[in-house]
Amino acid sequence: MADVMIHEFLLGFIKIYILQYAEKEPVYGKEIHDQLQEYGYKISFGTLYNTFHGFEEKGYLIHEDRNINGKIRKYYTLTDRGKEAFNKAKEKAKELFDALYE
Amino acid sequence: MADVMIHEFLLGFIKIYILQYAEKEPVYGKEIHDQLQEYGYKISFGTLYNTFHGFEEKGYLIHEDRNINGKIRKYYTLTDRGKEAFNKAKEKAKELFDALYE
DNA sequence: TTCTTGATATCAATTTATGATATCATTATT
DNA sequence: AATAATGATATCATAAATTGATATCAAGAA
Repeated sequence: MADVMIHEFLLGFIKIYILQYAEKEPVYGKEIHDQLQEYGYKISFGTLYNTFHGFEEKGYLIHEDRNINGKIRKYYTLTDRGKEAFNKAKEKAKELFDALYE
Repeated sequence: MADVMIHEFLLGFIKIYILQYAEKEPVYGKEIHDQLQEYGYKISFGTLYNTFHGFEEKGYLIHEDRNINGKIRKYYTLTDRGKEAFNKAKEKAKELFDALYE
């Protein structure tokens, strides 16, 4: 059941979390995938990379290629525009969250 | 932009909120639709009623018909199974939420 | 009976998610 | 200088979820 719930309830939240991560420090796809998995959240690579691309198209993220041990990684960083979107999402999420715990 | 963000980030959260509402007191579709709209969250009737039906199929909600001013309303109430799902979702959401505000 | 009203249901079209597979860029191996 | 190996990203056909306009419903009023 836990799996189903992620799809149904938590995917949007995971996306906010991606923005937040990218605010703290540059993040790449595989890293966040594995990290989320470790904590019991599943997001497919298809959805994940598509999410990164979508965020970049919307101007929320930009990436730079880094060569790590001879492998290319795309490190994504939050833009100002992304920060704005993130803050709004966070705020709205908090509203709903507070309603949940009031 | 606010609209887009609801779709992208908050829809799952709204679904948790529906469960929570149904725990406090019986809720019907139009009511929660209008209430959410008032607070700036939009969910289409298609998605909303489909969500109610899905939750009922999964055994999270049951409904009873009530005649209010000559109009039928379907009041949905949280079941024990639904309570279980709600608590898990809430817990997972809190984890992610705390990560957002840590 | 027919109209109105508040609400729920439907469904074709669109959008989003999945995950298996392909591809990429670099280093190591032969 | 090919070729294999590796870690990561990209693709894309299929599947699932969302939309919203429209249809339907049930009951009271005209």
